[in-house]
Amino acid sequence: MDVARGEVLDAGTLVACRSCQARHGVVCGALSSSQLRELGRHSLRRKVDAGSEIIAQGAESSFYSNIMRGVVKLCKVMPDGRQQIVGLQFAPDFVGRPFVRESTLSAEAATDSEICVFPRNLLDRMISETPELQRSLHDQALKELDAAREWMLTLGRRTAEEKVASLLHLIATHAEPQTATSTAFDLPLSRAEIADFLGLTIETVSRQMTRLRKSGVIRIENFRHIIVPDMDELERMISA
Amino acid sequence: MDVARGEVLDAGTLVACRSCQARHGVVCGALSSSQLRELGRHSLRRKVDAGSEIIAQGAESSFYSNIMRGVVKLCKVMPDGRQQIVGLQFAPDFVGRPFVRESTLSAEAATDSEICVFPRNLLDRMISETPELQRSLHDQALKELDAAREWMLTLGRRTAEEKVASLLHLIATHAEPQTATSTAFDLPLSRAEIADFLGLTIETVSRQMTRLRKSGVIRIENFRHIIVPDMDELERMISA
DNA sequence: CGGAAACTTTGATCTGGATCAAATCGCGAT
DNA sequence: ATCGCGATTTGATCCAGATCAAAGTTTCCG
Repeated sequence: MDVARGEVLDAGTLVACRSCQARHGVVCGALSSSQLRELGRHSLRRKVDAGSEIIAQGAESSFYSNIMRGVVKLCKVMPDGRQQIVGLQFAPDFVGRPFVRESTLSAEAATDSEICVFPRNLLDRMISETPELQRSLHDQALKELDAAREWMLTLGRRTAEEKVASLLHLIATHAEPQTATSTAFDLPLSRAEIADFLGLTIETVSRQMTRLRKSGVIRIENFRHIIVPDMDELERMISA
Repeated sequence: MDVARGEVLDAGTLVACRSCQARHGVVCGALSSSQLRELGRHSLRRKVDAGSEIIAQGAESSFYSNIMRGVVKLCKVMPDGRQQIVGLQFAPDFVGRPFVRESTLSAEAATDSEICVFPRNLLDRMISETPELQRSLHDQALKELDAAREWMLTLGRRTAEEKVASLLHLIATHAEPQTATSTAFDLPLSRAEIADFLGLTIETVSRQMTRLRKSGVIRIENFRHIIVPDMDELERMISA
């Protein structure tokens, strides 16, 4: 990965970490203050534009990262170009695959994002020295596993309409500037990306979105901005 | 879970563990000999017939298990009965969801199996006391996560024929009594279970199996027994 | 053995979502 | 503003896989 040196903030001290989105996240929340200081000294904050790759499928990466801001999609692509998004990660998640050098998937910023990059070697050492960190990363892995299996049910057994409703529900519950009953949010994914997450085509996604709009389950403003007047209604559509 | 006391073997000593399939598995391979002895004292070997449940979806379980023999399927079922298999586990895998009491999926023996059951409390304590064990379970979780994501690609983007070929490849590479070139194995799943793993119907699975048979990629004896004359050929069908 | 239930295959038809093909929208650049 | 291009929607048609239906197979039990 190419790290933009010019974008280093004052990471040499705790100052940069103190106000950090990921300070109490999976990685940094499990470190002692001296470890945090050491990790901070070797970290680089980096801006990542929507669409640019953080880790390439099949490549070896010597970096891990924390997501500070934005949404990162995890993709698998087949030699013939077919493609499947296999996970979304939100701040302050950790991105990387401990214990294995080569990535079997790519990680790409879905929205303009900011990540905090640090060397694999350093974190690997900290993991082996810090049971609390191991435990914390184990816990994130298990949560991702639960999410992946839930999505397998969606991919294998839900209809197109249920799939789209499931996606909206997923985003709504993770990107959540919500009031008591109604919820509004910006989709971090284009229609094409939604299709790749749901195992559908763009056209089917679009049709199901308008179906949901016409039946009053959602309101759509500007393609990306969605309002869910009644979350229970949306949940009923998923029949989970 | 209801543990059949009558089927306890001589688990009070290392004797029972010494010849155990799972002795060097994820859990027991990471324990000190005194821990192994303690776990052994509180373990019960249990036979589980094909089709019977080990953990129920939505239930709290106070047990974990190791698979000694057989294949266990992890299922999710929807209120209306639609069902998806989200993972297969083979001996000597560990079965259970650390850190969370209630299971979001069911675990069921796919074949006649034997498992080694031990109390959640005890293992949870050992996990927190034994970084090596934490690491080992973390590692299994990450492998399951990789497998789940690989399967998401299969569910979302592969054709019915590719799906069936993927399943055969999965079984072949895990159940492996294989010679240099050709591989033979018994399917641990019925056609209905294969359908639930692949997000297809029984009929489509059956048709694709006969297609693969007619094209010479596989030979089928007795429904359950499959021979793959040329594994590379099978891999080519998956286009992965 | 025989007979029935369960599982699997095969056939006929239907349909949800894919594919092909235009519009239409929105947004950045001129 | 207006142009132009990519993203999205909408429409028409097609087809892979579902559904409906029936005929083998296998197993298991009396």
